Amino acid sequence: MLPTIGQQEMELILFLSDNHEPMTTREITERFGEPHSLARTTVLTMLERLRKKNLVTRSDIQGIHHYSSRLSKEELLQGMIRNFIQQTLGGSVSPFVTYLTQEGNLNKAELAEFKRLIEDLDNGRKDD
Amino acid sequence: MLPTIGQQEMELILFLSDNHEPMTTREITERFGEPHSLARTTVLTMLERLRKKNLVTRSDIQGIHHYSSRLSKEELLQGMIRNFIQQTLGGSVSPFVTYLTQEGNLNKAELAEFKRLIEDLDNGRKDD
DNA sequence: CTAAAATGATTACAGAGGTAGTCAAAAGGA
DNA sequence: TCCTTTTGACTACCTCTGTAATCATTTTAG
Repeated sequence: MLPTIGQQEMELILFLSDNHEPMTTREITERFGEPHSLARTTVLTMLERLRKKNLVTRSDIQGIHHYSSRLSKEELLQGMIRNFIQQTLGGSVSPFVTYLTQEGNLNKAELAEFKRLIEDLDNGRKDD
Repeated sequence: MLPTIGQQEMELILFLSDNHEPMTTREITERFGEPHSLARTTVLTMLERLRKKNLVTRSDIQGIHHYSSRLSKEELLQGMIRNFIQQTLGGSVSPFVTYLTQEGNLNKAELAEFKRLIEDLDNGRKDD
């Protein structure tokens, strides 16, 4: 299970994980902090908190900190979805299915994507 | 958009919404508070916070408060899913599809449910 | 080398949420 | 009617998150 993190922390680590390479505080401040109107020290604080939660690692290169996410964006998203389903939906994906059936929640492309994936799943599935 | 609520508040309002009828503080304390090892006043505090957020209403019947959820459980779940998709997945359901394709995240029954629903959706759909 | 800029650690503070104690008012019983 | 229970309002306190200022240290440009 992922540790609990706030909305802003989440956005930060998703940003980080989406930019692979370890980034310096400066880069993170410029590319994430400024667009979000966050002071440099705010970004620093968040990075340190994420580090305490073991979601972010830091390395010193020539005395400069470089931060990177321990998990890939995919892994993070999957973990968050898993948490959400557990905590909010009580472990069942059914409410989600219902959500998708509501008019307007799925566009044509997404519906097609779903169909394709369901079929693939169905075929590739081992009996269980 | 639903207001933000905490985990415990969420469980409480889902419990409430699942029990339709307006409930007295006493009932809520006995049927929700005690099983969750929460003091009576804790339940009260949560109810008042939910009321401030306009998620719960209160009526006085013979001087006794009766609380009920403004939204049905279905509406609540749908709203939470909508929030989650917006806030965490950036509005796209794709990561969710990916999640479902991961081995072990869907059992046979759920897969079947999905297939059925996707088909229904596909047929009943108006062109857009 | 010295002043300015960059970097980082520490501390702070407010709001939300989890949890509950205290106190007062109301209702019930003896 | 007087004491006990019930009910409810209010206050409190801690942690987490969002946000940032302050201060120290290091680096860099003149």
